Amino acid sequence: MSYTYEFPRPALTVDAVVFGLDEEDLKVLLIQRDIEPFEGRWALPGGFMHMEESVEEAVVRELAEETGLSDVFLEQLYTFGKPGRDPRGRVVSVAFFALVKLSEHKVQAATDARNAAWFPVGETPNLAFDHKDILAMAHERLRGKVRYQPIGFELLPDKFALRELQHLYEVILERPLDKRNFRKKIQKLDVLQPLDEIEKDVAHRAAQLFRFDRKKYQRMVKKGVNFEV
Amino acid sequence: MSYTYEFPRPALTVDAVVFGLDEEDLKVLLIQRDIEPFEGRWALPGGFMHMEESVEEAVVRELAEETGLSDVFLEQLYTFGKPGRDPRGRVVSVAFFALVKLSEHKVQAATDARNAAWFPVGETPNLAFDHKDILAMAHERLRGKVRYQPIGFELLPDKFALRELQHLYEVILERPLDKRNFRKKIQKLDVLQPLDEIEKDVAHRAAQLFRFDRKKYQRMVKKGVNFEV
DNA sequence: TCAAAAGTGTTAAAAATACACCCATGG
DNA sequence: CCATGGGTGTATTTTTAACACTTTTGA
Repeated sequence: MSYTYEFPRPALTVDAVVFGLDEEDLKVLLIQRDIEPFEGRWALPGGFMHMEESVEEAVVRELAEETGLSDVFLEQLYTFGKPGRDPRGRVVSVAFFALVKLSEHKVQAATDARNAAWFPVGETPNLAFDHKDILAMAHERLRGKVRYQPIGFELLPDKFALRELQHLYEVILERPLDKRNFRKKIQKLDVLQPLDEIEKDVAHRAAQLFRFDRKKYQRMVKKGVNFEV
Repeated sequence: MSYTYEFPRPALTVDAVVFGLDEEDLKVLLIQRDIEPFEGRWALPGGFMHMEESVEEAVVRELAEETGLSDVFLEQLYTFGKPGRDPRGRVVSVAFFALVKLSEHKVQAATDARNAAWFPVGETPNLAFDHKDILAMAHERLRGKVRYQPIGFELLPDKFALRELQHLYEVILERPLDKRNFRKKIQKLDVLQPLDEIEKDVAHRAAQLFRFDRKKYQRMVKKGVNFEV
């Protein structure tokens, strides 16, 4: 079967830059290609769009197929469409950036048929296509966005200690933050719900655990308050 | 002649939300469709991508063809790809937002074969396709962006008075600004070059004219200073 | 008893805001 | 001579930044 059109059409793909955070640093999820072009090279997960799905649905499907991930935070990043970016011909790709709670997804990424692995952002191998540019833009966007939208919570477990939250910001913003000032600011935002629970199995005093309170945040946004760290 | 592919492909279009500013308010450039679907309806300028051009080149070409505009500030906005957004079939559109110096382009927009006109944002007619959504997102983006990037200058003539600049911010942010505080802030940013020239033909004291100094701004950005109004 | 992180306030500096009058110009 | 906007400074409040010690806990 084949499909015929009056005018030529580029192929449409989606790609996802999936970020995760662990104790050390910010990681990005890559898959190793098993077919040409760029066979054996590492690349962003992604693939061709189907006709009956939206771009968002396409990237959700590809993520599930290639990496086993589901239920991730997704946001459209940019559409890359320079002629020549794919050796197979004209391919336009809609790129997304995604954030996952690494702690709750550790296993899945490696269980798929394809080789998938987390790499520290900034220590990635040579990437296929223009995926290096896509990654760079996504990283930049994350850095910018985290400062005025609480998307960082998407990278943390549901219950977390303030230390973990501060560490998140330090890793993403690439600078140290003052503990007391950070806590003051976060508390004043009033988007954290303290839980009746403290850390377990830590080799030091156990910290109070918090949960991000989406409802409070939504109300805050409506009132026009703006989040800044 | 026709083109055949193994898998079906959506058509790819580009659309542009072109903003301009005049003495009263913020305007958006629309064209009246002369063919089905939505014949007679107003729509964003745009059209099908060609195979040998990048997405950016496509939107530049379409703008020139449909509205006579050239040399405008362009930035990618979002890619709209929900099935059903175009009655002709599956069409994915890469939307851009554009800023033009209305004062220097007033005539051209109306000279084209198609009917093109500036509408106050917020007083637009019923738009074709999902162009209402695209316009809303572009407007939102403009409001957000103008606060930390000096893209507003793209809407003003090369030489302008501080009153005009303040008016620009007031129109876009939809709130009044204090004259003295505004001037203090702008002057401290040090991106305005005072000219040896004052306004002409105004029915009041003529104001000092300024020019936006791109070089100073670039240097400022590199040093990591951030623009905020 | 040591190591590691939790938790907690104050002070100084900088930035943001509120606010009013005289001046120059053209009609 | 009037209407219109140009141009200018100060005082107050708010926000940000710098900074250190005691407590808790598990190993």
